[in-house]
Amino acid sequence: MNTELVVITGPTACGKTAVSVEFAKLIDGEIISADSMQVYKTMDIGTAKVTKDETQGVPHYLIDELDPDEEFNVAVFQQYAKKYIANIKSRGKMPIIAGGTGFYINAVLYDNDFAKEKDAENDIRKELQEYAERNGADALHNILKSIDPLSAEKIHQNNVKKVIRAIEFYKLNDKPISLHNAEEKQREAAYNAKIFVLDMDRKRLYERIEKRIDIMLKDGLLAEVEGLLKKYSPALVSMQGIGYKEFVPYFNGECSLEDAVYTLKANTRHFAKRQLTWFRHQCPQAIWVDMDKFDTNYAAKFIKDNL
RNA sequence: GGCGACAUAGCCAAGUGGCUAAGGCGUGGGACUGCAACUCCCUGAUCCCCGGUUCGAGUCCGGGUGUCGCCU
Repeated sequence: MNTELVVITGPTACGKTAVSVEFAKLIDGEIISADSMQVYKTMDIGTAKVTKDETQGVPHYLIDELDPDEEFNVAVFQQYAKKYIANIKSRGKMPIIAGGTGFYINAVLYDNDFAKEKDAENDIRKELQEYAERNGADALHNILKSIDPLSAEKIHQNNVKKVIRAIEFYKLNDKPISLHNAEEKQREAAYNAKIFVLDMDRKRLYERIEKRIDIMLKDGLLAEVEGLLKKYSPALVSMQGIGYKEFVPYFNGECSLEDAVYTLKANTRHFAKRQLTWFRHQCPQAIWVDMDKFDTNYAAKFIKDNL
């Protein structure tokens, strides 16, 4: 057993937090959160962030590290995560990545290259966005077709955001993103890692999701969102998080609270489903943990036994 | 018991005689390499049942069943 990094992931509300803490205690590990929203301070209830009590003294990183108006993305995550992994290892402890953002997890597992792009916080995106609005998604897609036919074939024309990214990449790097992606896919694993995906019966997972949201509401989710909206623009990436964006129309008097909660539950269910799709196809080496059969303690032991 | 309305996919719902029955939601599947809790794609019915009119019926007529409303 020469595992040097353990990943514990799975759909939202499947019990990742509890299992990862339990597992960390078992092997003297420290946890790096792979969650695009829990990094933000003051966004606690809606992100189902680990509470101080729940950490049981296990160190957690990438939680509460940024303000809601700071930018966080794969590249930033990767940088931080690599740093923390090295640090934890240097102290003889086991680094554990726990969280549900599969895209981020793979970025550190394969050490994908994001550095080439300078932060040319250019106007390219804005320009292309406007171009699409004015001339239609298909016109934008045609631009991509002319510079990178492979990507054009792969990215649906309605997926304006991804089409823009592909064009932007080409302009910034003078190289088609399809080529870049193909190269990145060839990468060897950067760590000797074991990845565990927690899963459970779909119906049960959905019940847990809805129940958890009801509890969030009792715990004061509304007040949390209202407070954040007073300080921050709803356009921020952080405010696009599930559990926050759904209440914007409610506070604007555009929908009832009941409607907002209904949408929130639906969005969370969809999110969980998307996560599962990702893990199924993007993490072929994953070991799946059936949480219908295991409780928290047993799951932690199971993970330990499978290192 | 009487009168009236309605009966289209899991739910909501267009359609009023004629191409292989809109759409929305949910569900399920999928994509994904600097916004990823993002963004996007795919996914279903012979129209309550029986009979009739018609070249042709979800769409008209009759009967049955069911639901809702009103009345006694």
